[in-house]
Amino acid sequence: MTKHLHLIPLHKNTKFLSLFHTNKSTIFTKASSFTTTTATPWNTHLRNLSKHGQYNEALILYRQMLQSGATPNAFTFPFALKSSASLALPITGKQLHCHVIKLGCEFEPFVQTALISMYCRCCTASRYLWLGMSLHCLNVKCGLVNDLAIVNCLLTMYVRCASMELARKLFDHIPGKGLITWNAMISGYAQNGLAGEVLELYHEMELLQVNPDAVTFVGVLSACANLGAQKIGFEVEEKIRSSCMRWNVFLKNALINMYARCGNLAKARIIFDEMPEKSLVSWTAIIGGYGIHGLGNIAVELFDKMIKTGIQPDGTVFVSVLNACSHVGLTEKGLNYLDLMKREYGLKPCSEHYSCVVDLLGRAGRLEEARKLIELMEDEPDGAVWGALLGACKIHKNVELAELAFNKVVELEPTNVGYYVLLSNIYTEANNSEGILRVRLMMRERKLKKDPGYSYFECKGKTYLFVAGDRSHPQTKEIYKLLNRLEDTESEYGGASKNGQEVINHELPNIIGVHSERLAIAFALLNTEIGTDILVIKNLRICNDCHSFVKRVSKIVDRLFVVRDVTRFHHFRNGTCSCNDYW
DNA sequence: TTAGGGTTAG
Repeated sequence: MTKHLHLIPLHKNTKFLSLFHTNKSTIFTKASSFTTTTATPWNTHLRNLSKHGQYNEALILYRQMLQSGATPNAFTFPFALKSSASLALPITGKQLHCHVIKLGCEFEPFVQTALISMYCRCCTASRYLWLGMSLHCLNVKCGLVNDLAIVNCLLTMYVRCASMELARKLFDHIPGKGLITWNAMISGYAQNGLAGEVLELYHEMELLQVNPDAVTFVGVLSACANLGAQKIGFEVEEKIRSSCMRWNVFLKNALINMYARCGNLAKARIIFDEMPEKSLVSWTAIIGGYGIHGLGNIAVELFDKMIKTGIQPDGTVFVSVLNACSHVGLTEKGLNYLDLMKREYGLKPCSEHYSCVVDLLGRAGRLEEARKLIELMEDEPDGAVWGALLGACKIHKNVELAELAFNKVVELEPTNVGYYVLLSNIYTEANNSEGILRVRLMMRERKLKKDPGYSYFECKGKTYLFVAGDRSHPQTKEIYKLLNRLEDTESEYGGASKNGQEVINHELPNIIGVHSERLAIAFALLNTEIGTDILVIKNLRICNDCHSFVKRVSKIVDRLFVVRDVTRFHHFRNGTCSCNDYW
């Protein structure tokens, strides 16, 4: 069902009736006090409402403006259009566009930026890129592209359509880039998961002595969170503190998220606790942080506290709490949350929620229930949902159901190599060589190759990256020596591997090596000080073999602390363990 | 008076 706020057609000049109320701030005079039919006071009012995020009220005011007989002008539409975009009301946006055309304001730069922004916010999917590109062409034809605001807006349009190459091309061709241009590109990279590019651009900005502002730092902190680059994040925090910049909720939330994702939950919690006014995003960031670090009980506790505080949850925070439940085995609690979100808050669970719940049931071994839940889904399940079931089949060695989930998932995501690797590993554990060959053949026919996975460890401000069997690090000798020692000791605990070498698949020659995780762990042990550093190994979303290795090593090395199911120490592409690189 | 911002799994 598409939502929209019905706007009175322009020709209807009905008697003015004020419905406008606000108790938010005294800056808003009551709309009912307007007896004028000139647009200016209405515009000022609209601008204030839009500036304070009161978009619904802004649209009501716009309707009242029409009813009063005032004629909107080029300064009215930007705020009305922004409101419809922020509320994701495309039909209202289209009605406003009609008004714009009727009043001949279409080619006013202010209106044009708002129109582009409105369309690309309401059609954010890449399939609407053509619409954005035609708007771009229109602006070129009308000679409006010399206006920096218009170009910035077009840049954001490409970003929202996830068309980063086109965005960068446009960015590189903008002659007098302003801070907003830089920010649009930096935020765009951050929003599209291109964290490395964010840091590169930020560095370039520093070299060109362009002064960053809060928006820049938000994008950079988000990138640090994704990379696990706590050191850079800390430097950004210091820079903000030493500057005269005022902290705002966006910055604090970005900081909480950065520390939480980097594993520094204590710091994240301090910032969160000290926030006088926490937004829903603040709660989501801290709950998500505890969740991914395997501290689901605290995540759940915080979620319940948030509800008691009177904060209205949204779909995103439910994803975080469901994920927290699944990682810590709070199956019933998670199922209750799914029910709560539908029943109490009228939120429709989407694919992300279902993939969490399938994961939740799957980890608990309730595979049949998970399958039934997928069948009951209102919308078509996406790859992530079937992928979660496939992952659960791997844990519980259910080949039959794995084949069903795999067939579904490759139909939806035929080029996602991770799923092929997962099924092949399920076949390997079941000694089903026919199955393994079948998957390999399928991959060869489809020309699919797995990207190498890697693990990294941040040490003294530098990030060290390892791929499987890596011998490029200057400390290689010491690393392998330590690994040998660890694994020799490990075998006393019943470990399977010997001498730092591991044969993953006996059928294939020359695919022997050491997993990247092991290299990173050995490197970390060599380069951190006993007594001062505790190594926290996070992310055991790795194969059973690597999982047991980490567990065994943690028994031997007292400063190795293992946390279940966390993501920041190791970084995997396609969500698979890098040991699959021996393919 | 227009353009840029934080949170979501595997």
